[in-house]
This record gives sequence, structure tokens and C-alpha cells, in this order.
Amino acid sequence: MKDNYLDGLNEAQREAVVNTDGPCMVIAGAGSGKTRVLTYRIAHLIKQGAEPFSILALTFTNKAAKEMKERIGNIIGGSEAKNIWMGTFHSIFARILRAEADKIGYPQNFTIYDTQDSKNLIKTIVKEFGLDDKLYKPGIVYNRISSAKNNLIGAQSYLNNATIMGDDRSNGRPRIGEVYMAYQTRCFRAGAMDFDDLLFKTNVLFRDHADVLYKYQHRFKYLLVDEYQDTNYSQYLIVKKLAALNENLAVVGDDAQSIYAFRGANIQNILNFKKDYPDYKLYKLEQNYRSTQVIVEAANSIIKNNTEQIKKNVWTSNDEGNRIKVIKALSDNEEGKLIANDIYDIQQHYNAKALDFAILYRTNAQSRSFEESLRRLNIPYKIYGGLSFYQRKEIKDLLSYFRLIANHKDEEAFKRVINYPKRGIGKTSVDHMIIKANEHKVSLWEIASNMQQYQLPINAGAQKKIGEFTAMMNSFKSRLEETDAYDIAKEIASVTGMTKTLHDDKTPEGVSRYENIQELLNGIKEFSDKNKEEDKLVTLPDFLIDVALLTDADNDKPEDKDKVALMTIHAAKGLEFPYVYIVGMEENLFPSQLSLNSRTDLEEERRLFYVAITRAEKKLTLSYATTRYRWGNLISCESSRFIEEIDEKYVDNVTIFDPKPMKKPSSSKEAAFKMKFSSPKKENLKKVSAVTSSSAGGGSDNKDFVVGLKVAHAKFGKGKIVNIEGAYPNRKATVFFPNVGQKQLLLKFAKLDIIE
DNA sequence: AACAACGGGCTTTTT
DNA sequence: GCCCGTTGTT
Repeated sequence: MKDNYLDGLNEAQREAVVNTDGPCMVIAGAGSGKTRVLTYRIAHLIKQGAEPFSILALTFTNKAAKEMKERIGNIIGGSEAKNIWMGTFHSIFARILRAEADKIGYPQNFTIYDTQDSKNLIKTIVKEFGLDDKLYKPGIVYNRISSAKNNLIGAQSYLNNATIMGDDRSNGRPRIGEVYMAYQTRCFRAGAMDFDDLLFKTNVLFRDHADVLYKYQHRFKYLLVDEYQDTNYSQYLIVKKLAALNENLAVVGDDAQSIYAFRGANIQNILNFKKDYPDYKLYKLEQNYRSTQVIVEAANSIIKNNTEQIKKNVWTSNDEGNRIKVIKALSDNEEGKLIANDIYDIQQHYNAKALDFAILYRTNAQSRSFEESLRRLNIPYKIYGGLSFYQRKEIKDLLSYFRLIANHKDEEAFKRVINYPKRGIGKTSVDHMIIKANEHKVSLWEIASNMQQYQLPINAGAQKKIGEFTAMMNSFKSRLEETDAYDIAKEIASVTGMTKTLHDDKTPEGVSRYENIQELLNGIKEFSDKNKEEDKLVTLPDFLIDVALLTDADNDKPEDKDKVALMTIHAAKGLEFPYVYIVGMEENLFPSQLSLNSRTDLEEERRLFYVAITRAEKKLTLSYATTRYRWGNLISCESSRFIEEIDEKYVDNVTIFDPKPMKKPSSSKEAAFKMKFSSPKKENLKKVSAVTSSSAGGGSDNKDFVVGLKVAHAKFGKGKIVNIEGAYPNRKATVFFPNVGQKQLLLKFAKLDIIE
């Protein structure tokens, strides 16, 4: 290990790294080297003689954990870093619960229900209760249950809690508590935990089994928690209990970046730390190494509009940098084009790579206009989030087989695969099984494997098929613990008929589904190879624990490296990019309409904006559209209040799109129409000039461009058209500019003048 | 029992 | 505008 590893740290960072004993809190401003402190602190611990497996580090994402492990490995050398307990709350405690499952009455191979599974189950229960499913929407009920669990309120306590029940009653949903109760019963019967249960049940385990708690208190001599501002009560209590023995607890976070209150994160955890640990040490990291002065100061000017926060002074010694550019567009589609053009321009002039850019938005639904315009300009991009790989139907289907084999009681998995691929077990048969299962309060599997005993009223043919199905599942089950995960997974995919069914489907979707299955199997192979130790086998249940908690962000593929990143601001947390675009800066979108009713919600939106701004290293651009399609309707939008909140001196003139009538059908025509008939609204922005950026300007393919024509471009100078391809309105010209070389230009964007 | 056509609801954000 | 689930059709 390098001995001078502490040299690269500033004083505040070094203090936070070397003072390893006792409770401490590190308040780390955006870009101040928080991860650096965490990794060095852990490396330092090991250097001081701490055993890697006595260190527990809880992170917010698996990706963060993985990267941190690598960085620690680089500092200390060797393979010791592998033994550190590092991961998300959910994945670490899922592992611990698996080891201790019998203590709380769960099977060792319990299933982890994802949100979709949970909502399906809730829907089933709501139906069984005969409740109005318009009123008791699965999403709403799920959120109520989730927030109860995050505050450690079980189903019975929920029913006993006058305030909560009163809220439900006044919202016209008095029976959510009962649904909660039934939901818990059914999850338990299915041997399943949802995401929140992983934390809830950990609390139960530690509460009811002092010996177990004691064991882990001893094992984990050093605790570190990243993104502490985003922990909820349930997580807080786990940490508190685990740390109680040694009190070697370091929490790291930034109250200004708390953006998960909506799912139960509690800012008070950070504000109350000193109450739990009066003799704690506080370190503040205030020097920003990431961004220009303009960006840092602009972010400061935003966040000071919030009332509740820990005082700190984030500063930087970096260059002043460009001012923040604000782009106004006439429609969501124009917004997409302007941003794509801007990226294209910067790529051309500053030799920037695609991976230097990020487009950040408030909601996933906004991505489309950017996808389209980037694709037109041949700029590679990658969308993060949205429908994850693991949520695709074919993937969930195969995973359901794995789940059902590992845990026969898993109801959601059972229902998914009992007749997929088609094996002649129809809806009627399944409905009969469900009725029997509810009647006897047992799992579907129990019914299916004892059809006579439960007098299942279905014909012999169907019974035979069900019998074959359970026999097949059983034969896999018996080999599960002694077969390598990849080997058995491949066999399951094939024997169940999934591989063949998908392979036979020659539609493009079918082909892609088949490829996805292959990719999942490859992923299992990789997982198996990576985790193999001496003569210990990596089994399918090992993989299942992992996969339930994986997200797309966790498997970056190499070919995705040099691409413009499109993602929600939430997903961008912890990342940084030289050029950042925050788009859709409009009232009711950002800040979200739902946040406007309460001050605390609005403050969370503002922190979200703060997070977005501070992702930028060199240049920040904001954009908004004056009209936008929402649910298929064109609506008009006002610019976001957040733009006004930025200190004026950091904001550059608004770039206005020249509202020249465009020769294009549909949306833009309507946009132009709107523009014409709505009187100019009071402008939110003070400085307005009619600047048109080169490519963003009134470029429109309405001229008679032909090969051989000499043209002039605002930035590239004079040139000659050497080729034109594509059809109007997407005609693309190849133009040779003596000054800059050959360029591909989309005629409808490029502002080209014909010279001769 | 399987597929096509239709209609409703949705837009926060994620482990 | 799109996705999903339900309904209607053979």
C-alpha cells in the first residue's frame, strides 16, 4: 500500500479520514470529495489494522458500492477490499435476513417481491375484498403501506393508529389498514418480502433476538453510512442498533441534497445526529472541486431560498467559467432539437465527447423529444432508468421460474409461469386453485401438489398437466443447492420451453426477447464466475438475492461508454458531467405540480434543482418550452420559478427561437398557432434578446438545395454541397467547408444561405 | 383458449 | 401519446 495516500487530501478531508474512532458526521457539499473521504477512511482503517470483514459500509446504490470497493482496492492493493461488507441497505440486510430467516419464520430462500409483484398482490386483495379499484388503486395503497413500514408501523399498529386511520377515512379509503393486514399475511404465506420488509424485518430480527443483534454488533466494529440524508426511520434505527456497542459510526451526507423524502427519507436523521451522539465530531467539506465558480455560486443562490438547512459555505477555486445559458423553445419538440443542436455544436467546436454531456429531466416521460433529435443528428445516447432490463416480461418470466423453484410458495411467480409457455392450464383451472388456496389459507403450490386432498374441481386432463408441472419444478428444486447457478439456469430456460418459445418467434420483438434471455443467462454466468471461491458453489438462490435488488445503473456495458446520458435528476445523483442540460424548466413540471401545495415539498424540489445544477463541471444550460404535449394534449407552459431564483448575474441572455412560421405539419404548426394568438405573457426572465444560435436559428429546409450549390454557414463559413440524402423534412446534406472540413448537416436545422 | 381491438389512465422521483 | 388491462371475437 502506498504510504503517502493521505497527501492528496485537504485538511478537512484528512481530519475526516484519520479520526476513525467514535461517532462522527461529515457534511459534504456537492463536489467536495465525499466519496474520496469515504474510500480513504476505509482504506485508512484497514491500514491501521482493522479487518475488512469488520467494516460495514452502507451506500445508496450498488453501483456506488462497487466503485468504492474498486477504489479502496487500488489504494490498499491486494484483494482484501473484497471482504469489506459494502452495499445498499437492502442488499446487505437481505443477505443477513437470508442467514437468519428461520428466526423470524421465513424460508431461507425467501423471495423478494419487486414493486410490480407487490402491486399485483394488492390488486388481488382489493378485488377479493370487493373494494372499488378506482379508489383503492394499487399504487396509492402500496405507498400507504410502504410509508407505514418505513416508519416501522406494522399492520396491527396501523389499524390501532387513530391518526392514520383518520387520514384514510377522510380520504375515503377507510379499509387500507385491512388490506395492509391481508397483504402482510399473504406475503408471509408466499415466503416473500417486499423492499420495505427487508428493512422492517431486519428491525424485527434485531428487536426480538438480542443474541443475533449482539453477533452483528460484534462483527461490525466500524460502520459507515453514505448519503445519510436519504435514510428513513427504519434505516436509522438499524444503524443505531448496530452501532450501539462500539459507536464507531461515520455518517456522510449533505442535507442540501436530500431528495428522497417522498419515499420516507428523513432529513431529521441528519439534523438529530447530535442528540443521539452528543460527543460526536463534525467535519464539513466545503471546497468544491467539481464545478466552475458560476455553477457553485448559482447553486448557492438557489439553495439559500430553503429555510431548513445546516449552515455551510461551499466555494471553489476553479475558474469562473461560462454563465448559465437559458434556452426558450416553442414546444417540447423544439426543445429537443435546440438541445441536440447545442450538443452538436459543442462537440464540433470543443472536441467534446458524447459522454461529456448529460440531459437531465424531472420525469422519465420527457425523454422522447431528446431521443428523437439526438438520433437525427447521429449523436449516440443512452437512456438510464425507465423500464429496466429486469422488468421486461421475458426476464421476469424466467426469473419467476427461478423464484418458484427456489421458493415454491412464491404466489406471484407461480401465477406468472403456471401456463407460460402455454401448457394447457387455463384461467379456469388457476382460478379454482386460487379459491382453494384462499379457503385453506395455503399456497397455490400446496394446492397444486395435493389436488386430490383439496378436492380440486378440475378435469383429469388439466390435473395431469398440473402434475407434470409440479414434478418438473420439484426435479429442479432437488438439485438447486448442488448445481452451479448458470448450469441450472440454462437448463431451466430450456426444459420449461421458454427458450424454444422465444426462439420460434421471428418477429423483431421476439428476437429481442430471445436475446434478452441470453443476456440474462450470460449475466448469471458472469455472476457465477465472479463469486466463485475455492470449492464453494455459486447457486441460483445466491443470484436471486442479488438480482432482485439490481437496477440498470448497475450493469454498464462497455459499448455504452461514449454516449450522451439521458436520465432523471434523481438518477443523476452522485454523477458529474462537463456539460449538463436541465430541461423542462417549467412551472408544474419542475417544480412538479404535486409539490406546490406544501412548503416542504417545494423545498425538496429546490434541493432537486440544486442537485441537478451541481452535476455540471464546465457548463450548465437550462431550457424550457412554452408549449408541451401532455397526455396527448397541447398545453402552454410558463418558465420555472427556479430560473428566476438564480442570481441574475450568473445567467446568460435567453436564446429565443425565431418564431418564423415553419413548413412542418402537426405539432409545430399548432405551436406556431398558439404563439400567434396568445398575447406575450409577462416574461419571467429579465434579459431577453433575440439571439439565435447558429444551428438553432430559423434553419428550415425550404430552399432549393441541390448538390453542387455553394452555401454559407454562420460558424463554418463558406462551403459546397457534395451530397444530399434522405427525404424532406429530414434531408441531410454533406457540405464541404474549406475551413473546417466536411460536415453532415440536417437542412431543417442548419442555417444555410445559398451564395450562388 | 387465444388473439385483436378498444378504452382508460397516466406523469413524480426508486431500493 | 403510450402502455396496460379489459373486452369482444373466432
